[in-house]
Amino acid sequence: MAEYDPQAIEAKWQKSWEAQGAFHADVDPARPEYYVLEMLPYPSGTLHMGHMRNYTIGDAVARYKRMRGLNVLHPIGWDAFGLPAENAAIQHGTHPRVWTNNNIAEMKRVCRRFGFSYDWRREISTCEPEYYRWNQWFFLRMLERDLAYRKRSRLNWCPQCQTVLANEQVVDGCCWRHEDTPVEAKEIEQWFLRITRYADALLEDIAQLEGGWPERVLVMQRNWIGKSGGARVRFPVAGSGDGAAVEVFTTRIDTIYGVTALIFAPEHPLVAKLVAGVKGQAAIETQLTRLRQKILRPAELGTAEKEGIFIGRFAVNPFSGEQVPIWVGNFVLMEYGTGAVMSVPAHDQRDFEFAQKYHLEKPIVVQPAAGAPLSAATLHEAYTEFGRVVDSGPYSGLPSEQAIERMTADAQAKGFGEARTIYRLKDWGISRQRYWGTPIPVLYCERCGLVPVPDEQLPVLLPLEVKLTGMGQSPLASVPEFVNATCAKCGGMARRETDTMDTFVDSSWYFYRYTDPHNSRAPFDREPVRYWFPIDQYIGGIEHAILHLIYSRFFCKVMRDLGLVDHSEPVLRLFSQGMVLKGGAAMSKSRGNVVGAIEMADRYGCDTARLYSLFAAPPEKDLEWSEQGIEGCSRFLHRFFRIVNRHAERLRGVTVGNPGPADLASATPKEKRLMRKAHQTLRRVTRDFESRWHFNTSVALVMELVNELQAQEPLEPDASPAVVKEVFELLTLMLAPMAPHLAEELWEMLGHPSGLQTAAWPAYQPQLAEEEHVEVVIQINGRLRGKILVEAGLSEEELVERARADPRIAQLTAGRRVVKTIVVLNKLVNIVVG
RNA sequence: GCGAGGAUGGCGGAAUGGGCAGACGCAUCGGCCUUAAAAGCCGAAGGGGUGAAAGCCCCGUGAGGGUUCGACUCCCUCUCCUCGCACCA
Repeated sequence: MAEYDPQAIEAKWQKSWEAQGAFHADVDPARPEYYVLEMLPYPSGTLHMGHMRNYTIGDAVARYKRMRGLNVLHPIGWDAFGLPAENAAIQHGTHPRVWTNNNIAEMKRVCRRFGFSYDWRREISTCEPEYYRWNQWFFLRMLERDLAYRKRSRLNWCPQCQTVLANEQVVDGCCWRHEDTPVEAKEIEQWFLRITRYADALLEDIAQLEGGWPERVLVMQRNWIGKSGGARVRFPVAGSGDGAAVEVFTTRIDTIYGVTALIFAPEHPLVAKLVAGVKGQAAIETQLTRLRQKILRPAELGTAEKEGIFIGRFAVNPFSGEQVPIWVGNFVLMEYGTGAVMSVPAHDQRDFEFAQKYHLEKPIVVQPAAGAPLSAATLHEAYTEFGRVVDSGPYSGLPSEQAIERMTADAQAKGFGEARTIYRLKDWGISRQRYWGTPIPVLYCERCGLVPVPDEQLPVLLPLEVKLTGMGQSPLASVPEFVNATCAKCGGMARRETDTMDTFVDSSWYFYRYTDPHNSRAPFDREPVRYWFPIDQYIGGIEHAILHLIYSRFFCKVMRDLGLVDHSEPVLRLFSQGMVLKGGAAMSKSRGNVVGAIEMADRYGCDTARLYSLFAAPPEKDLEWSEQGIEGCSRFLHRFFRIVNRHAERLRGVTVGNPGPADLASATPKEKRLMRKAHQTLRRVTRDFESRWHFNTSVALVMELVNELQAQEPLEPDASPAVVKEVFELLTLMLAPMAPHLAEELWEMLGHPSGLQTAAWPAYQPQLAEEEHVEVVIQINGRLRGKILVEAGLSEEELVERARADPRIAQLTAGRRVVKTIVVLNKLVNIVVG
């Protein structure tokens, strides 16, 4: 072959790998395993270089680990259920299944074109009954354990579409399809998974992930779980005979003597009861109605005006006995805490502002531990720090921490409060009024009520004949053959649940299925999971930092408690790769800045596209795609091919021994230079793969070595064929994880008939990397003043002597007093003069 | 406001158990090859000063200070950027 022809080479080796089953991995207890996985892709149809970068990183690691002798599991599959398929179906009249399968076919083609080393026997697609039946199975197990339950709850509703929207479809408080139509809250009965039961476990086990996961992901998860410790306190309503009380949650019970109001969320059920019979009831109710329309949506929190109204009732502060007015405020969240708060203007900034607006008092009950005491008259913002409690009856004088402890204990002893921990994390609403998802396997029987579908009736098949309008009720509700069913208990008439599951359920456990993808008796067997799990390296975008990555942690813990797995965390190490940008923005069809994967493979070859993905930036950083940049990588691979090609013929029969220090002693200067440089490169590239994952520097190092080879041309006659071949082989092996097709080709050209699949990552030999001579920098007062080339390993004294002997240094130091001399062996001499 | 990360040539980025700042690549310029171009190959190049040139000197890693013989690297203060969280009681 005369020139590097990526298209031909890539097709040739892909065929060969396929025929060999080169990337098939099976359980083998005798061998150590390595499970590397890229996040389950959604088959949207197009694959651009943003996707390919992700897979290239995973593939480089998979191939490297294989060369290190590990049994590597590297699977792929498709997150095949979901809304885009349904929308495409409505728009184009294609069935979601057809649309999805076409996309999968196309994406497979691209993945194969890039030669990713997947074990295709393990491919899964979540929209197939063989897969989603296990979603249903898990759901039933959760139902048995009260981890799945039904509840009315507020959802996002678009009045134009006449349908419920997922949170992801709400953009700035409006429907994604009707940007001027604010989403309304609508109460709907739906299914939840009780992830909050695992809130503490999810939080505590983050400690296990420390070091293996990016810190920012852990921070996001901690925030999301939002644990907060405090107390619940009941304020009895004044003049109510029935023992009614306003219950609040507070993290600062130490400020309770400073309470000036209790404020309810507008939709709190107690409000109507309390308003009944008060003076001016009609006027208050009118105001309440108005206020309820101003319940703040998440997008408005923080910016919108806070409003409140006094409802004409008082409650009694159980600590001080004082009467406290009861208000309703549009900023109090029904979903958090108890749906009511105690307002302490002096020690909470929000309460402070509320008190300003409505002219409430701001009694100070905590003073700073040091410094000038605060006075209510001059307070211009809330004092929210801990300090010393004052004007608080028997607690006066205590530090906040102690006051919190004692007041909580006393509240408990006297029966009007107790310590409480609450979480921001809410249960996971999984019902979707959509077609293209897993049917929720329950029946509603007139006689028996809610009846789970028995295991032996799984899967509850998603009917393929269905009319999709994108409007109103769940599409499945309009399929009588689906809806009408027989009660599994009494045999009578029953209605099937017509909602489908959130697709995040599918992706919460898929990586277990890869270990046993064709199991028809269970989601997976214990043995393969025990061998392969936990995942050694998971790779994906930061956008899943909380959703997918918290759901799958939750699933893992449920599976552990079901006795299915014996670990608590599914993923040991998480890597979050940067985006690929074009023109400073993420690639998207609508922006028209997509760099197609196939297009790049056709123009340059996939090895070049891969190499550039690894070279242009460290993998965790965003990468700006540059046409000239990828050309540079193309030039490099061509150059490397040519140089090997020039010598391959002659080298084919040459045997490379296992060169050692002895060989170096008898080597020519050119040979020494090449061997040293090659082993120095190997040392650093190995380090990059083992720890830092800075593939950009690995590529740079390989380029440097090729430049060195080129600089040494002609290689003959001063370098023996064995040495040249050794260097070529090292280069080829180092390049193999990054540009695998070219590496295979060169490996073959160098006379290896068995292919790279059986080749091992070369062992770095420190002796071969050692330099005989080193350049030592000479500084005077820390400033560079000269360089000398000396034998490696000179002592401090010798180095100083050589440095002072340098004519220029001698001249510069002549007549000056040497205060001291600092020596870094093999590197530097710094002469400090007075 | 809280939290995490970041700021290095014209550009992407190298170099941190403190020790030659700018590896590698892109773009640029010059040369070789060619009738010419492309490709390829060789070479130059942070900014400024001085010099015919080799060279030499000064400045330089967001800003200011500190520690040190020596700071992109460590410490303090500040500015800006990116991301996440945020009436969370």
